[in-house]
Amino acid sequence: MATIKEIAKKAGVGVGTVSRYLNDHPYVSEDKRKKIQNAIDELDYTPSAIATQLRSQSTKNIGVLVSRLANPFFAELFDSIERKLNLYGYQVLVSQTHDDSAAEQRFLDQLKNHQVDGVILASVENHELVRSFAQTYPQKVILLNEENKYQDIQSVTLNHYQATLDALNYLFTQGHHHFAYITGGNYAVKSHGYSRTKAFQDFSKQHQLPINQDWLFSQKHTAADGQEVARSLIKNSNNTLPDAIFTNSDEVAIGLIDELQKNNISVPKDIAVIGYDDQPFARFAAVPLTTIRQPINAMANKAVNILLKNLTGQDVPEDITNEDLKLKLIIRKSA
Amino acid sequence: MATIKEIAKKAGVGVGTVSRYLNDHPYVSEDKRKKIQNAIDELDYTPSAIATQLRSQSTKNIGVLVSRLANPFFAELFDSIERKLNLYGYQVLVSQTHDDSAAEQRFLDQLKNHQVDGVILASVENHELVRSFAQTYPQKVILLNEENKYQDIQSVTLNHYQATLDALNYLFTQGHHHFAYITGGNYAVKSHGYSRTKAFQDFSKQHQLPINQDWLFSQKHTAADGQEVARSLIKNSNNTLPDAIFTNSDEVAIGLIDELQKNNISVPKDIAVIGYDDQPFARFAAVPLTTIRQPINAMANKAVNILLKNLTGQDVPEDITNEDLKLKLIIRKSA
DNA sequence: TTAATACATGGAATCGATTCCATTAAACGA
DNA sequence: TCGTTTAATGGAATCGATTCCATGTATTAA
Repeated sequence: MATIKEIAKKAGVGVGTVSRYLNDHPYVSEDKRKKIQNAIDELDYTPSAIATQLRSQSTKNIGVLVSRLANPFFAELFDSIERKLNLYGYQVLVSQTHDDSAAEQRFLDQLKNHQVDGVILASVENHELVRSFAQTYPQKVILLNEENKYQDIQSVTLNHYQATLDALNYLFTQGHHHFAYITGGNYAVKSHGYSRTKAFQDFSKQHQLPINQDWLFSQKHTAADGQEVARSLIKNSNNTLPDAIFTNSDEVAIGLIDELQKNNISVPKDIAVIGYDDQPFARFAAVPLTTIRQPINAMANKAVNILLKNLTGQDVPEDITNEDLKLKLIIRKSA
Repeated sequence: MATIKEIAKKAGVGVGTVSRYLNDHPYVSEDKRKKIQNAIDELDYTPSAIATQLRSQSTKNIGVLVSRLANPFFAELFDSIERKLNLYGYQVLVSQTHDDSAAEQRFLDQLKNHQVDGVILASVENHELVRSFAQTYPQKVILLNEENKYQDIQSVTLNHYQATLDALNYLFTQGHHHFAYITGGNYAVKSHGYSRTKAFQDFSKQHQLPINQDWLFSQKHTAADGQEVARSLIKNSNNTLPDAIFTNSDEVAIGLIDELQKNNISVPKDIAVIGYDDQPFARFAAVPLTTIRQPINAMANKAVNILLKNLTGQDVPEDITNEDLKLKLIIRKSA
């Protein structure tokens, strides 16, 4: 593989001149430009990105962390982030945690060892760990859709509390008073998705609805998890089932509904189900999902805007308004 | 950020000794080991991956190229690839082409500029381009599920020809003789998915089924594309519709079925539809999809095995058999 | 004519790790 | 006792680009 030295030699110039040519610096004569370009063409030369990164102390790489890319919500989110960052000449490195905080640690270590210039965390396992990184690299860590109780990390946050309240109110006015609640985090501990859980708790208290511990589910992510919830509900029912289920994800909702129907429980007639995300398949499900739509593209752009502004110091056109970041209840058939 | 020099100074040893310690080389006295570890702890030192990569001429990064990560098939494929590569200490960089060969070019350039040690291409746009890279880096380029007419690139290939034939035969024995055919590539040109197309053509010829040009669709990927196909079919129908549709993707099939049903065309009664991939959602669709399952995990592992063997020179346990790589027709309700 | 700019260029120093080479000290064998 | 391994170690050279510094030439101003 050719190096800049070989190009310099072949073109009969110094390495400095080649570098200047490559980086569009002024003061390279027309004569040498041609010679250099010829040498580059002949040797099929491409500068080593690694060497450039070492010298310039910047990689033009951004890390993106999600829990699971097979979740269509995260896949779309990644897509939006990548499109936007590519526009600015950045490359994206995604990693998945699969709920494993060791994977999160490895991911964040990329900040330390300079493999990435910054990170967007769309999923966090160990809040203390993330916080310590955010303190060491305040400009380089952006939280996306994840809350941080100290509020000292730059974040893009949506009003999940209000959206959850809205959905619950919708169910309530439709006459549902017996709720089951599913979260991807941990119901008992303040964790991922806590503001949704808080909304559920506040709502229940406000309307004096008792919370049935058997109808609370934590750490559910996939359609298979949803099916499992349905089975558990049925098994422990003693002839009482909830009349509405609030889920944390369309994937879970879809599995849940499927299993419910298989047991001759009709959705939405017997039980109403609300999804979350409005994933692409939500509308095509056996029972099209009533769900809360997340404004993926706006979220992605906003996070990228903040990060880019931090990194380059330049103003990035602020094209996302608060209005764009609103969550929205989409009413279909499942509730 | 601390460097190896600072560690050496703080520990009162030479940089060579620190490096030897870091890389578990012999001949570092217990005494110095402790001093070095102390210095590392105190300064919170992590070696710069970039510097290591430059010196060692290897990045431990593997690039994976797909057309669109929001396609659940590719998302799962990426997941399998990442899991396996992580096991061996490699990091994965995904990129999406979105059918744009310039993106493919940029992706492949990462081989030239040493950002990745190898690539797995699960999607190719410009075959000539890929071929030229594969010739320059024969050990570093693996094709996954993509055919290469010269057969001179290392690949993991499944028998899509046979699987398509099987599905078509299934439809035929069910009494369907009027086929529409959808591909993600280009029907007219040998391109992505050609062996499926070839199977369709051979099958039609063999059974003397005329091919209706209005029932051939190219470059379809999403559910929206599927809906569009349905509309086009209905619009140009003159009261004749196909009685079976072979699609290239469950996503397309789902959109197609949805739009068909909206127009009071029943699936499978009026028209049978066959999907492809057996994506997670296929079984939960309004009409559960009859589809061809791709053995994602086996495909991913096989590709990684080949690449790792090339790169490390060592034998990687060959855990994937040809049996594992079989495509399988999954019969549900849509056909 | 001379001083001050602007234009061009080569090459050493640098980024931060790894590795090879030279050197020394200790251990061993005879 | 001396020659030979084995164990430890420091530090220069290296990977391949960028940038700063020194130097030289051409152009412009006064």
